[in-house]
Amino acid sequence: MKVRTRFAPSPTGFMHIGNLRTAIFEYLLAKKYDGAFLLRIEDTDQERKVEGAIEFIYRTLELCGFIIDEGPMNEGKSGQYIQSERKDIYKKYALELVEKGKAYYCFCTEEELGEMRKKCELRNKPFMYDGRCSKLSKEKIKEYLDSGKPYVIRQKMPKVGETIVEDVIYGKIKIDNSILEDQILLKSDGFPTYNFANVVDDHLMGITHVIRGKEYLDQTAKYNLLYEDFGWEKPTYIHVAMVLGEDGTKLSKRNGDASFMDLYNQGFLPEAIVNYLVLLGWSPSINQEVFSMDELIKNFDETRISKSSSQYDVKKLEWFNHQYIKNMEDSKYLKWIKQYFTKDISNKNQEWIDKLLLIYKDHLNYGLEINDVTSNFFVDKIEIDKEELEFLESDEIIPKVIAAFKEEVAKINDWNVENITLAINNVKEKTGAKGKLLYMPIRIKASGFMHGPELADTLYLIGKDTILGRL
RNA sequence: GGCCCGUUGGUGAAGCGGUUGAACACACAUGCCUUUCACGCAUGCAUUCAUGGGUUCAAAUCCCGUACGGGUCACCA
Repeated sequence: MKVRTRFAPSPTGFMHIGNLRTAIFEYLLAKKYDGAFLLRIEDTDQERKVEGAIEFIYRTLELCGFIIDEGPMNEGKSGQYIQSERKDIYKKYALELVEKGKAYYCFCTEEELGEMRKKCELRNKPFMYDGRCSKLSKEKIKEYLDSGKPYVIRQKMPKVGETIVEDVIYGKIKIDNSILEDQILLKSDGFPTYNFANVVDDHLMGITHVIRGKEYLDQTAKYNLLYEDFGWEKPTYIHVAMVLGEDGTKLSKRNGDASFMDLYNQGFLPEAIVNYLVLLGWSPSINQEVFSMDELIKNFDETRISKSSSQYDVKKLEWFNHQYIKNMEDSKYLKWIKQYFTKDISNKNQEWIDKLLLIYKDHLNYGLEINDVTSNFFVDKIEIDKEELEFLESDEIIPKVIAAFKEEVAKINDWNVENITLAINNVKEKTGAKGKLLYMPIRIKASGFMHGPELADTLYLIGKDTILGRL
């Protein structure tokens, strides 16, 4: 049977890196077996829907280099891929279960349920629906239905025994049936619950492997029961542990934890993000870290996904990004970095800009960094910070170096890198300063920074007049 | 609270009972290179695998208990 996986986000307009990582696993698994990767939008909660979220999801997946074989914008044989458009389907299947005696109408109102909950709380017992509506007579049900009383459809759970969940990562898990509530399948607004829609759609869409967060592990018992009630074949389950934020706690929008778009907007390359994320909670059998998409597909092995959660670490992401930036073609790099370059360049020529951007290519961790790192190329006055000042005052030869350099620069007629190098050499001859004492004063006074690319290149781009002014 | 899952360094992790003196990578530190910093390169960084017991000639690796962490118990997904 052909492998089919699916990414099934709800359209909230936000995708944190944990979600993305699940999508990556799903994609790689499908492609590794030459199968199909589908996108399904789970918007059964009408209140949480966000406008434009579907386009956003498409854009994200496309940026990451995923090919969506079937989805809302390229529908395949499974019909619609947005759950709100499949409303009738769920009802049909829910009714089928009622017919089979595996589910029942429940007419209990929110208030009644609230009552029951309260009673349980008073006795310090966890609330669980007692299934009273399953005992309703046929006549009563008909009467309620005819009168238009709102209802939900609940799944009838076994009260005894246990249900086994089989998972690729966690093995066999036993769940005691007595803790399973008669869960709602169809809500009173006619929409299915997540759990129900998920099972129906996964079956109808021929999903063979379900990869999802570990938080669904316990719930899988309910899923299995549903599959059994329908007489459908269960998919292979692969539950993956969570991705934690940098502080070791759960990722959340609130904490400003990284979403894919945040990272992208900061100038992290999608390839680098994907590469980094795939190694969070998964490791290849070979000793390699930087992978192209094709290599990932080839090497992906779902059995090597780890059981424990892992912590997000920007530093390592930055390292990956740095690798990818360094390896870019110059022309591609220039095009890319200009998206993040926000300095006022109206009075600079294109060649100068390109040179400037290029000397920083091997130094960047992410795109937006280009602005900080080149800031002193765009100001008249540079600020010398404490550390730099301390250095400048650390040796009496330093003022002499600066003075000598000023003289040398003034003498240069043809402003180019060779002559600048020569000037530096002359300063060395004159003052006897060398190494750090020679270079650092010049770098600090001229560029305002202690670090940076090749000094002569940097000076060349700063320009003769500006340097003279700063000295 | 019941149930389920997890625990190798600051981080990602390899390891699947003996050839592991616990790979590799990030971070960090030091050194080399470049007459500077950075880039790059090299070296160092867990006497120990949460903890206590057990099985075994041999355990990070198997078993049990304890601690800690997380998840889950909705007309949310």
